[in-house]
Amino acid sequence: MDSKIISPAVIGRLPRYYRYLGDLKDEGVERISSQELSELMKVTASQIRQDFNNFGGFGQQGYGYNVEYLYNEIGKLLGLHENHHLIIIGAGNLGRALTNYSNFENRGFIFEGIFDQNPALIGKKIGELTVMPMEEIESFILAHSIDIVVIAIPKTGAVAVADRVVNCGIKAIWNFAHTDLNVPDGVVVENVHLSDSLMKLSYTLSTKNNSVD
Amino acid sequence: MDSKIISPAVIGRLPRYYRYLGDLKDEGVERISSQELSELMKVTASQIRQDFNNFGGFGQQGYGYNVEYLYNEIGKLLGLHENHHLIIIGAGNLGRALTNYSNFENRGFIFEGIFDQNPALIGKKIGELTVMPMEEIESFILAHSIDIVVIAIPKTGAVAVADRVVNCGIKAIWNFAHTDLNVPDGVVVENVHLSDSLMKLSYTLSTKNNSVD
DNA sequence: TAGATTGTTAATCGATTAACAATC
DNA sequence: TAGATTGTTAATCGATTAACAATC
Repeated sequence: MDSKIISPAVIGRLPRYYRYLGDLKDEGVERISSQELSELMKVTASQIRQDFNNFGGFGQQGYGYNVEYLYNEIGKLLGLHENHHLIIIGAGNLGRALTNYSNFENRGFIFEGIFDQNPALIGKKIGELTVMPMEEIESFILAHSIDIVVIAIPKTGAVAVADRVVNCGIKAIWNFAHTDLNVPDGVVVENVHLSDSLMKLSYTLSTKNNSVD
Repeated sequence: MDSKIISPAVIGRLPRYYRYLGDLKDEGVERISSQELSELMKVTASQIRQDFNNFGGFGQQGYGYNVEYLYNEIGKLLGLHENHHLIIIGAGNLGRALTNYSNFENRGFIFEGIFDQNPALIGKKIGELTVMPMEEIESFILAHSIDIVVIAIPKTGAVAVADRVVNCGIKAIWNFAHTDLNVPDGVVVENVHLSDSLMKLSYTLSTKNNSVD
């Protein structure tokens, strides 16, 4: 019974605001105007004010925005004021890289477990975690109040695993498998398709080569 | 002397089209209509036809689109008909994961070298590659006709490294460092900000929890 | 109070969808 | 030829920018 719906475009910009405000805070900057922030971030001041106003008045006329307050408010919007408990499916290179990326933990994203299909990996330590067999996913999710599942396995198994965790009540999936997951309404999937990203880069590179003189 | 400018929204959708068409091709499907494809991909048929028409007539009235032809044409647009030569800066977990992600190589993205600052890593094998010292980046780029640089180091060093490779004539950077790179016009940066992606997921999860009853 | 800067409305721009004539 | 489906124009929708009144 909250919240009008915020456009995905606005939500997509929040993490970047959060990053810039964090840096400003660390530099000891106390207040900033939309004008100053717009020069720093290379977006329009108008967009900044519109974006923040979706959430209702973070600023003050004649003064601007208090950096620390704004930083904290955006953090709350992003759900960073509470801890999230994650598991990673897939202990391959990517799963391992994510596990060891401790930076997430500072923001309240805690990796609680990692799972793999490969018997040779079961029991192996990855950072603080021990690789568990896929059969234990369901019981682990329930026992540890997991709220986000990271899928870091090849696309062949991804859809089936997604179905399994959704059946356990999982409402958020961070998907690195190169396939679309078909989940029911109310479940959010955030895709990280690395090869799509690389292809976009390649597109622009090729086009540039062909069009410049 | 090519090409009107294609909107980023359209370019962003090309890799997904490419993926679906590749799957259809592998299944032996010969032709598809915008209507059928729209059901499969859950977008409007209108959008599909508009998108393809940016590049001028891939289809045929009364017939639809030839899957293999369309697949190849989009591949060409994405620059996948020619090989790209990449180096990775940073032999940490992420750099290692990317090196071993051989899937890219199938699409013509060839990792030619990997570099790190840490003396303990220099000389170590990562997949087929041997970690080299950062001092050798420039000479390696020139000697091996590198056209894409992957930045997989913490943000502290990222901006400086980007400047170095841009000075070597690099025109495309795939940036995993959690910072904005400030590059001159004509250089493309494709950012993969993993924590931004995770925060977006967290935003939606939190909002859902607060708004459902 | 005067100056600064937000919050918010109005204008513009771009992207998506709908409709249909062209054509295979 | 008739039916199907694209290519393309027009209509709608949404997002961004500009402008300015409200207010600290």
